[in-house]
Amino acid sequence: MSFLNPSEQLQIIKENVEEIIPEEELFGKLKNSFEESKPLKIKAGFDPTSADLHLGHTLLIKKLKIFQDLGHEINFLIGDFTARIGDPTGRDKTRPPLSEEKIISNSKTYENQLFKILDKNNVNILYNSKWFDKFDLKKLIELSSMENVARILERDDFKNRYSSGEAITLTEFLYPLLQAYDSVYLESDVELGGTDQRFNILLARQIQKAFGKDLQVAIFLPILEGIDGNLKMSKSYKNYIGINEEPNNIFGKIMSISDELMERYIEILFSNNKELFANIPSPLDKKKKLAMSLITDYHDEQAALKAKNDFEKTYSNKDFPDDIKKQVINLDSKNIIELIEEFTSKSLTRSEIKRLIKSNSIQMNDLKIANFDFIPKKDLIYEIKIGKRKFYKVEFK
RNA sequence: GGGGAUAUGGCAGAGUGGACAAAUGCAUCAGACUGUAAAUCUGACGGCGCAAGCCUACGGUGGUUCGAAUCCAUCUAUCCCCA
Repeated sequence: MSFLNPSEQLQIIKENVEEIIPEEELFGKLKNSFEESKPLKIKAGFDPTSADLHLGHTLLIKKLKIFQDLGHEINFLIGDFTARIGDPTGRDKTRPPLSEEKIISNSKTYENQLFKILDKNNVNILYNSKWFDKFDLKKLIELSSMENVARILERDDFKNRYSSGEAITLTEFLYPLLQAYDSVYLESDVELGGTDQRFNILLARQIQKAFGKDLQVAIFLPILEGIDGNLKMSKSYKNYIGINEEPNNIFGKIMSISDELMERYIEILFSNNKELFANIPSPLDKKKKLAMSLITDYHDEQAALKAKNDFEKTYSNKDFPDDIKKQVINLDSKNIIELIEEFTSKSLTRSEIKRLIKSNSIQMNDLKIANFDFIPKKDLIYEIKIGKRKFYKVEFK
């Protein structure tokens, strides 16, 4: 195992990091590890509340990769036990509880996504149910005595909920303590997390101390906004781009973000190769480049190219996409609304269809359907567009 | 255990007997424009009806009334205060 010297390592680690607390301690740890040729234990915790890892998670995973490349020990912690509580961080409501099966299946899908970024041979994947399942009441009480309510209530999220009369369950109070205990159990040297994890990660230092362990260093990474440009990227806000998503979808979602947000994404997601985007003056081209770079990272270059072509074809040239499956629909004596209902598999209500027709949004072979009397010709294949994003190819019999 | 408050459309949040399919904002969808599924502007936004209109809906049930999201009773859920 060959390490870079501590200051070189620190330099690399510091890139695109919001804050390291405390930095001197990290340097000290790197130095010891270098001298004793003993890797540091790096911890990052994930809540398996959803099955998909998204771009927001990749920030963290990429940083783990950096530690991995530096020769340290990566502990990827899946909070399957704590997911039953739900992390209250930043929440204004109690999270809905997750079923056990859901937690398990989500956890499983994490692993293969993870290895799109990390080298799979060098990662410990841990589930915290391993130690919490046999955590007894005595220990829980001991752990609980290490923190006081006033301090937890000082947190903004809890404070707001408390003063506005929203429920805070006792288990949510316990959550930070359990997360902290993970660090005790793992004897972690470094914990990575978003800046919103500040309280939880720093609490771990206090708890480690109470257990007589070495203290971990906290490294905080920036939080990525979701594609709405407003809230943090998260599956529960439906504003995420999953790394397992269809290339065309990723491309489309990126194209739909505001130009302003695009800059932010480049800044955060490509902090170490911003030069990729340096010489592109047109926001349009830049956005395409961003979309392609992401698809290249999580799929491959070919997929990226195809997604770009598809997009340009469909939206810029308004051509009909060529991979739409043809359906055959019986004409009978149905009216246009019934026919549309049929080939869209009832995904639209009749009222919606009528509204779309009235607003000139349905197009069949270059003809906009303007009234409800239109009857398609028999044996002709129609290319049908509803709005600009729904496509159907239908042969009427 | 005692007292009080609240419950509205995907979300937030008005409305406190008729003019309420329910203000407004966000989200969503569409149209125009464009450099884009950006921005901006416009429109739509419960269901059924080509329309008049009808049906369903303001936590559940039952009632008062010509008429209820609105009043009463009761149930349920959530929150607050006191213990």
